[in-house]
Amino acid sequence: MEERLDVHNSSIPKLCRSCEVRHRGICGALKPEELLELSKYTRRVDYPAGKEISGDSEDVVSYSTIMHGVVKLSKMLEDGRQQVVGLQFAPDLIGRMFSIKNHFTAEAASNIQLCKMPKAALERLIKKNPEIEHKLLEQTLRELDEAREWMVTLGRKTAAEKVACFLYLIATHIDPTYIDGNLENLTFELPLTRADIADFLGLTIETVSRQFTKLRTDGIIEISVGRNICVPDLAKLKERCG
Amino acid sequence: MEERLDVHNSSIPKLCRSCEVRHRGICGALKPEELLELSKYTRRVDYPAGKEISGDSEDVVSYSTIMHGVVKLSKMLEDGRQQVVGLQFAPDLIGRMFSIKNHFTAEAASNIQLCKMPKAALERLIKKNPEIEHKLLEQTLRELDEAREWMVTLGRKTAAEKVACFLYLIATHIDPTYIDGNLENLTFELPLTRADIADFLGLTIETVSRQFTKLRTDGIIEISVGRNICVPDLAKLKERCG
DNA sequence: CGCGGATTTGAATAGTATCAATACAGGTGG
DNA sequence: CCACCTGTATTGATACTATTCAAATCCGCG
Repeated sequence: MEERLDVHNSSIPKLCRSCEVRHRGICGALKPEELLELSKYTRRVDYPAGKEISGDSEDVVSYSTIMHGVVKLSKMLEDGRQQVVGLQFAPDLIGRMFSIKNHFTAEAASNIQLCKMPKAALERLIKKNPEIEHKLLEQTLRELDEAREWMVTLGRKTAAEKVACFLYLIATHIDPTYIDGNLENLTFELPLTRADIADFLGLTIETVSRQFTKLRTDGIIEISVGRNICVPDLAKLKERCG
Repeated sequence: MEERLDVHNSSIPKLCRSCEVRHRGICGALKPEELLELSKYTRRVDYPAGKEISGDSEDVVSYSTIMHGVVKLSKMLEDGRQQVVGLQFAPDLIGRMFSIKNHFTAEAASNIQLCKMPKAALERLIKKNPEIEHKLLEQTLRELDEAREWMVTLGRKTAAEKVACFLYLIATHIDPTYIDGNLENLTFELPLTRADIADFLGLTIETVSRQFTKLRTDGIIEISVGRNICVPDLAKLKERCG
């Protein structure tokens, strides 16, 4: 299998050959010649934590595949109240397909790298290869499931449960030491500030902080310097999710 | 335009010819022969308010286009807490595409009629005509936008704002007298019980009831017998949405 | 070392939930 | 036709959770 792929490597663009997410993201649906075509227009871009990628109501000018790091989608009310409506991880595609304007603000939550392509380049490719649209539909359906799952957390869970849910989400999404059923001694760095976490959970930073403290004194998590978290027993954390 | 369509009507299945939502739902993407093919397997089904259409974690066996009425998607926690994660109106397609199992419970909120088709029938058609998948992607993206928009309401709005948002949502989605910019004297019947509304807003029925009373005494809405609501000035209601 | 942003902790308050009682509407049967 | 019953909605009194406001602590960094 690996070898067969290697046979064709000469036709895979140089930039893509080293791409870690190529087979999992939308590029996995591309034929070598399509990948070559698309790669003419793509470029890797780094964003430091906190930098805005695209603003609410701004025109959609490009799409990006997340190479690594966490992207935060949010929406702000006129009076400044803010809600994070989604977190995205590699290899998700960001940018609202088929819409002139964005409906949310996208921002780098951690330091990230994107593989950015012009809006027109991807849309042209989609018209030619419906397989891409299928991949996009599957990602969108998954995001919709996740959004609805999160609505349960926002609408019906207590502050303690919300914070546990959040930690569980992060633990199972970004940690390199987490593989499927591994439940012990997960360690990771939180990709979000307390303010971001509060905006994701519909709480205040004070409440989030208090719940972190409670989880620590209860022995569910260990907090070392900064945002480093250790979860000795993931099952115990899960129990707290309500 | 109308006449040109009529020319081809002979090839349009009898059941579909009278279908009000045909051009707006997924069927709008079908060629006459595909519509004929699909219509062999579809049937109209009525559900009374409150009846379950499909249960959480049950196998997906069919898809349905909503003909009329409101469908409620919800999820329940082990201890009985419930959250409504979406409302769907004609001509939405319900049923989780490409998944063995449902991730949510679907239930008739009002009396509804569905146009039901077996899972395999639609999936076969999708393989042949990618245009359908495009329609589905557009609906899914729209639902995702709406879900995220609602997350702002759930996470960051007060009880008063939540109830106003809900009424605004219903007023702009089900009322036949509402056309685009029409802002005056909208009347409609609430398709949900107070319990459903509470579960949609992440509140209790008592809080919902109190906020209804407040909106009534403030002159924003009029409540006649049962669930009949009149909104004299939609703009005033919108102001209350935060 | 000292500054500024991020986080934690504390005390008082506000907003919702909870519990309990009452009112209302629609349907049933005498 | 009315009394009754049931499910639904409203109203009231109290409890509790999370917010608000305020202050202290921690951390990285020039």
